[in-house]
Amino acid sequence: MGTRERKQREVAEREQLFLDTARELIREDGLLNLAMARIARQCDYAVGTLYQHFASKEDLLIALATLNEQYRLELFQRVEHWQAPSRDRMFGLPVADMIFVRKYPEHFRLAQFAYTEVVWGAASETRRKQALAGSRPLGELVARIVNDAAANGDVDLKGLQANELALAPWTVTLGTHNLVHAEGVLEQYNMRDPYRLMLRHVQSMLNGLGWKPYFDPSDDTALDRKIKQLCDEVFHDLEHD
Amino acid sequence: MGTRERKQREVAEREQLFLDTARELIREDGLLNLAMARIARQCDYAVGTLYQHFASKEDLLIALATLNEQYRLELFQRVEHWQAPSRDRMFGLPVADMIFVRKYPEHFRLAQFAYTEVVWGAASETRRKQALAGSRPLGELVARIVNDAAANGDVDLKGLQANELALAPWTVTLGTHNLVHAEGVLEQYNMRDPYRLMLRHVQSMLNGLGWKPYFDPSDDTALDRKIKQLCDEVFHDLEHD
DNA sequence: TCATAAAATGAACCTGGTTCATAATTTGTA
DNA sequence: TACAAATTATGAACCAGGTTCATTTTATGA
Repeated sequence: MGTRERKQREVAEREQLFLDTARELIREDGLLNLAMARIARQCDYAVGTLYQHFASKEDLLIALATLNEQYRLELFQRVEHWQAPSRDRMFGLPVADMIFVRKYPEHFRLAQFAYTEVVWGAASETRRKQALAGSRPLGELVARIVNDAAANGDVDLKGLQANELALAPWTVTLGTHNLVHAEGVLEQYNMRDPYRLMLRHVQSMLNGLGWKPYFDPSDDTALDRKIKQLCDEVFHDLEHD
Repeated sequence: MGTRERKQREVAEREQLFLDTARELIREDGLLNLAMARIARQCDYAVGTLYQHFASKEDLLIALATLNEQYRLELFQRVEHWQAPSRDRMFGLPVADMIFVRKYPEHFRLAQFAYTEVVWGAASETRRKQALAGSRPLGELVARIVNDAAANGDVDLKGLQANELALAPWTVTLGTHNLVHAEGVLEQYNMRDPYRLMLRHVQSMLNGLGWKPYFDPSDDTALDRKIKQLCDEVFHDLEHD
């Protein structure tokens, strides 16, 4: 019976519309000014309809964070399937993240906020399950790259689990996003191009972890080449600046 | 004339009381549930009085973030004045941060939120100036340690500014705080003791930056010794767990 | 002791999250 | 196609919390 399926698809599409609109409104007016009524109006629906999709504002925020992560996962998957040395694939992840935040600049702030006990707790059980289920593949993907490298002899885990080792470059990336999106903080220290700096520091991090082959982080042209290669071979269809 | 001074001191003390109470309420009920009326009631003052100190809720949040940073600076200053090799002083900063978040677990979340355009913009001009002025010494302090190391031959800046190099361990620390305070995220990857992992990764990072002397991050007892030394010699009066 | 200024107060106003009785629409059946 | 039942959409109404400001209280100084 196609009617039911069509119905379901319409509902799913509307949910996507609501979330896309919410994301847009957050970008424009900030998380604090996000108003359920405005999301609904913007989409030409009544508030009540919005509440048929999301149990509360918090529920919507978790849903949005989960949806964003979905897109991030897609970028990571491209990197995983890229035919390249383990170190280059590992380096590809922060590059993917860089492209990701360009598209969803509010994501990490939102995520951090959404996983607060209060927000997390106010979301529906279903929504929370969905959020956790959505984030699992991402961790597994990264672990696969690390384990692959370990099997190859490119890196020595030295007693760490794959995820524990992966945490190192992951924190560099996450920390950078945080600082970049904190109005006025990096400006104060007059730093130029924090994202380029991030990629350089990730390379230093991988060196520090003993991930082979060694890469000279101060070699600007080599770094440019690596980035360009990723853009050409993995992210060719996504616009950069 | 002592009356005026006493008056000023009383006002300052009350402001501190309001901020301490706000911090406490945020810890208990989350940022989302922070209510101006509740802060006032808790302190046995009327809302109007609270608004004599803070132009708005956002203004209060910026003030709180600034106050917290003040305490962080104090911990950093202890590390700076510690008589130890540059690498140990650099390593002392993440350790200080670890102690800092134990006392103010909501700080980094708050800070990230407070520096959002919308919140930042809603604070009073005075408050913003105060916030920026308060954060400058922190950056300068870190830069002094890096430059000192460079002068000593402990590290080669390789074309970076001191702050740009310091960004590397700083992002590791910040990123870790983010993940630790994101409900359920690290649990999902069953990681134990993320802060210990953070310190290990900071050591790897410093190795990757070529900061001498080399430290073996997988040497657990050596890491323990370093941490213990800091706790004994720098943070002796602060309780740890 | 009293007039004036400064500070504190909290009821009242307004915005935005949430609910739910009502209206509109869809579905299934004759 | 017509109609009843079920499902879905609607937005006015309710409530919570940020903010204001007329009024009250307290402090100051002659």
